[in-house]
Amino acid sequence: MRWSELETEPCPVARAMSVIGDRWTVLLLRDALRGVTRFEEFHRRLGCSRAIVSERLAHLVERSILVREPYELHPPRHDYRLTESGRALGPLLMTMSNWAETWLPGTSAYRVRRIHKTCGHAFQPVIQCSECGEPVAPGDVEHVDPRARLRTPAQKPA
Amino acid sequence: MRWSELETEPCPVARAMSVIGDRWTVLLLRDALRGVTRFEEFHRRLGCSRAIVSERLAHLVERSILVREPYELHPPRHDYRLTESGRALGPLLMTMSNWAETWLPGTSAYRVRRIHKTCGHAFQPVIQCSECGEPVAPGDVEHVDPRARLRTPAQKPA
DNA sequence: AAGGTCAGTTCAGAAAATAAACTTAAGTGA
DNA sequence: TCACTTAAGTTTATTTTCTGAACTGACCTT
Repeated sequence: MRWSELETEPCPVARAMSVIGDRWTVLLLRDALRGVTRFEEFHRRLGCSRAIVSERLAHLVERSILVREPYELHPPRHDYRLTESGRALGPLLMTMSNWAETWLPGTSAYRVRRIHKTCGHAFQPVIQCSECGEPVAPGDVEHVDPRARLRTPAQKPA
Repeated sequence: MRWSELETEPCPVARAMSVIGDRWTVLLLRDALRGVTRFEEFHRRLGCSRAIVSERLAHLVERSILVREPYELHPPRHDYRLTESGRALGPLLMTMSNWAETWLPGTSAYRVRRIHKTCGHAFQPVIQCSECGEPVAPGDVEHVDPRARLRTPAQKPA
């Protein structure tokens, strides 16, 4: 199966991966969320080839995560700005960063401090249940796969 | 820059990507979090080559996201179980799924229902501030990069 | 006019991914 | 006993993608 074929999968995780399922894409988004908008700056921060930066930016523009807007006409220059759906990836990146800080060794030296503007404190993102408002621990979740009844081995047709 | 070199980056997002920065790895984790433990089942669900499944499972075992445990001796058979740090990726996958369901077209038909066991309701994950307990909207976060003072253009030394 | 910046494109070689076949060890059924 | 199936991989040949480095072109600074 090809990367591009993931787009047609019904599972939302697979579809998310078709958009952000690439290390360089995620690092681009990380920098975009920290305010980077220019090609050279993305390239400098990522340290990968210019071709990759160019290709991945185009990919994100195509998927409406970024928009490419001119900021200068002579010579033509553009910057890459997050759309609403792009900004909505902020909590995802935060959660990812938080996981790495908690579970991977060697991240303690580099802690991006996140300030919650409305309360003014440095904070950690906590996953909360939309229904009861309590924090959700990893073991507290049960998945009900909509396709499960079609193929769970436990199921025995009469 | 190579993928393996990301591991030595100080940024937690980059380090997280060195572990889970691959579409197949994330899909493996998705299925592991839904209870899959066997090679053949992972392969069947992912639809990618067996070599990839084999390599990615080994990668996750090496990084202590999964453990490989024998469940049968003749012939030797193993299953792959999530460690604590692996289970801790649940909220990340949930957040990713939720983003796709909200922002990508075509995911509405397939909605994995998540039940919060402690309250019994189907729920959406909401990112909450660890300090004030309020939900964090994408625009509510300010990043303070620990390296920022070394290179922010806005900064003017007296 | 030489050098620098910005935003890319092009290219050849290296690395990785792919599908399909093969392996090993056992169990199933006729 | 022979053929088929399950499980968990490995191997192989081909295709695709990535990489670093050079190149382009329009402008700006000194």
